[in-house]
Amino acid sequence: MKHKGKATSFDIAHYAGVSQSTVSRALRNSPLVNEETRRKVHEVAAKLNYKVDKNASNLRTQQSSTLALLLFEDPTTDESQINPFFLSMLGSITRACAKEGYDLLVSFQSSSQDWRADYEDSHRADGIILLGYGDYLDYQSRLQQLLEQNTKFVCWGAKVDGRPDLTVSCDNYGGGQLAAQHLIEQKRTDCAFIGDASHHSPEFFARYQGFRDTFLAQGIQLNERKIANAISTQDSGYHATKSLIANNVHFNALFAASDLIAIGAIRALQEAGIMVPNDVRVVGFDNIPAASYVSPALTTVQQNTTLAGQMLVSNLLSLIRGEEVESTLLPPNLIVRNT
Amino acid sequence: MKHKGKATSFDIAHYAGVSQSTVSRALRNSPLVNEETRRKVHEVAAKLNYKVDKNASNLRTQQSSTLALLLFEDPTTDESQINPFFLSMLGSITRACAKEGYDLLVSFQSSSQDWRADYEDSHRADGIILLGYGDYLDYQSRLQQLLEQNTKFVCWGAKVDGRPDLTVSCDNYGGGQLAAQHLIEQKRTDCAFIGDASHHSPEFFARYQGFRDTFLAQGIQLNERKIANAISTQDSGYHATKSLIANNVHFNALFAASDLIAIGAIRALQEAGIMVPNDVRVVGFDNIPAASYVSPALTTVQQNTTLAGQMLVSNLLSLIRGEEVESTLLPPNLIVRNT
DNA sequence: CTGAAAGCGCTTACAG
DNA sequence: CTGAAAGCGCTTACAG
Repeated sequence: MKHKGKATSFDIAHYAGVSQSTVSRALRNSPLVNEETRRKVHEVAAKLNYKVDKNASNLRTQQSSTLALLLFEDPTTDESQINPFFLSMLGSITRACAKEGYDLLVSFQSSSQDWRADYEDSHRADGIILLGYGDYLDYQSRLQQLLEQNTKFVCWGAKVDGRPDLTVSCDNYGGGQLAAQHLIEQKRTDCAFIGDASHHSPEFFARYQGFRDTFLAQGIQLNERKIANAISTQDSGYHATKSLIANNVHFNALFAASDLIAIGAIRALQEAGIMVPNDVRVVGFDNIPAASYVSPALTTVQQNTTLAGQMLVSNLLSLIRGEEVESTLLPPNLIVRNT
Repeated sequence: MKHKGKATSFDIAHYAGVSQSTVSRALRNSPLVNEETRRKVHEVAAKLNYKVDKNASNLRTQQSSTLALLLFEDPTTDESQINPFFLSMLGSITRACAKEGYDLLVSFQSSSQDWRADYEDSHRADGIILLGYGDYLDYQSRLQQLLEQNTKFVCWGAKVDGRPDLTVSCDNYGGGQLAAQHLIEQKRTDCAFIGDASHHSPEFFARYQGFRDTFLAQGIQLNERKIANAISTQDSGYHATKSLIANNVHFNALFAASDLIAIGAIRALQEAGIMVPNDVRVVGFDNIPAASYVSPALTTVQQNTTLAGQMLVSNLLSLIRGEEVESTLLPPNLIVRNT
C-alpha cells in the first residue's frame, strides 16, 4: 500500500472495495452509509494515513472552516513588542476556535499598510476577528468598507453609538467607574488621567467617561489640566506623566487607560521621587501578566480575556450562520494590589 | 456590475472581453500576456473587488502558501497564561511569514491531546513550525512519525545529538556559559540551578551543561544538592526554591533555566528574607518582557526572538523547496540588570 | 444503502 | 500573445 504523493479518496475507495462517493460519505459519517462499510473505509483511511484534502472540500462546499484574526497595532508601537493584552486574547481566541473545530489564520499589520482583510474574499476564511487599538477614526472607513462588502466580521473594542458593526467589548465605562469608586473609597479624589480621552480611542474614552462621571456624581470635577494624552505603551505613559510633573501638576491618584501606560507612569513618578502608593495611588486597566510582577504590584481593572475570546468566536460563527447577533459587553473586575 | 455571490474569473473575463485563461494569466502577472490586456484585467478585477479563490488555486497548484504553527505547552501549565516567550516568538514568526507572502495557521495544544499535525496531510499548510517546551521524551515519537510521513517541519528547540529533525535554536549551552561567566566575575561561585537538568528538557539541560562546564573549567564543581527540578512556570520556580531553602541548602547565586522560573525563585527568596542581589544573585534565561518590570529587574540571557522567527520561517521554506538545510544555532546575549 | 456524474474555480500544457 | 480544454480532489443531487 505505498503511493507516490498523498493518497486520495479514490485510493481509499480502491482498497476498501467501494466507490469514491461512498468513501466521502463514510468519512463524513453520513447516516446514509452502512455501519460495516463505514468501519472498513475508516480503517483503510487510517492505514494509508489519508486526510481529506481541505482545498478540494472547501472549494466544493464553498466554506473554509477557518477564521482569520487581524491584529492591528498602533504604528508607533515598538515592532518587537506586541501588546501583552492582545497576546492573551490571541491565546483564548485560538482555544475557542479549536473548540468549535475551526482553524485560525493570524495576521499582524500596522494600520498604515494595506489591510489584509481579503481573507473572506479569497475564501481563506469564513469570517474575520479584528483586534487592536489604534486610532479609531483612521480605520473607521475600512470597517465601513468591510460592511459594504458584506464581510462577516466582529471587532474587539468599544461599542460606539451608531457604530454599525458587531462588537464584543469590555464594559469600559463600567471599568472606569470601578476605578473611580476604588479611589473614592481610598479618599483619593485629586486625580490625574493618562490616556487618549477622545473619539480617536473609544475604549480609552469610555474608561475616562466612567471615571469622570463617578466623580461628578460625588460633586467632584476632574481638572482638565490633569489629563495627559498617551497611547498604550510604557514609554508613552512615562512621557505623559513626566510632562505632567514638569508642568507642576499635582495629584494624589492616577488612573491610567492601560496597564502599560500605568507601568510607565509609575516609573516616571518614582524617578521624580513621588512614592506609589503613598503619595499617588495608581490604577491601571487590562490586568496583563506584568501587572502582578511590577513593584509595587499594580492595582488594575481586569478584562476577562478567556470569555472575550469565546464570545468573539461564537458571535462571529453566529453571524456566519446568518443568525441575529447582538454586540456583547463583558463585565470588568477590579483587582486590588499594592498601588 | 452587481453579482450574486462573489465574482469569479469568468465574470472578470466577461467584462474585460477576454478569455478566462487570460484573466488568470494577467492576474498572476504572467509575462505571456500583453501589457494593455493585463492592465484592463486588473482594472476590472479591482472594480468588481475580485479576489482569486485560494481553495481553487491551491487545489490546482497543489500548495497552500500557508505555514502552520503548532504551539504545544506543558500540560501542567495554567491554561490561561501562555508562556510569554512563545508569544513573542509568535509575533516574529507571523511577521516573517507575512514578509514571505505566507499565511500562518496557529494552533495551541497540550501535549496530551491528539496532535493537530495533519495540516500538511490535509493540504492546509505546506509545512509546520513546532514550538514548545514540554517533556522531550514524550513527543520524540511524534517527531519520528512526522519524519516518517515525510512532513516538512522545523522545530524550535535544542539540537540533540542524533536528533534527525531540522531545528532552529538558541545556543543554550553558550547561554549557560554566559550566565556562569557573569557570576564568576561577580565572585559568586556557590551556585544553585533551578530547572530540569535532564534529557526530558534538552534546552534546559544544555543551559545547565554550559553553566556547569564553565565552573568546572575554573575548578569549581556544582553541588548536586543545589539543583532543583522545575518546569518553566513561576509557581514551579517558586516551589523548587522554597524546597531548597527548606532543606537548608545555602548558595550565593542562582541560575534559573527560564525567566519565569527566576521570577518565582526571587519571590521565594524574598519571602525567606534572602536579599536579591545582595545575598543571592539571580540570572534568568529568555528575557521576556516581564524581566524588565520585576523588581529588582532581572539579569538574564536573551534569546533573539526576531531572528529566531525569521530563521524558523526561512529554513522551513527552504526545506519545502527541497533545498539542503542545516540546523541553525542562534547566539544568545547577556542582559545585565539588577539581580 | 450505493454508484456514476456533475461541478466548485482555478492553472497550465497544448494548439494556434 | 490568446483561447479551449483538461484536471486538481472533493461533495452531493440524482438515479437506482
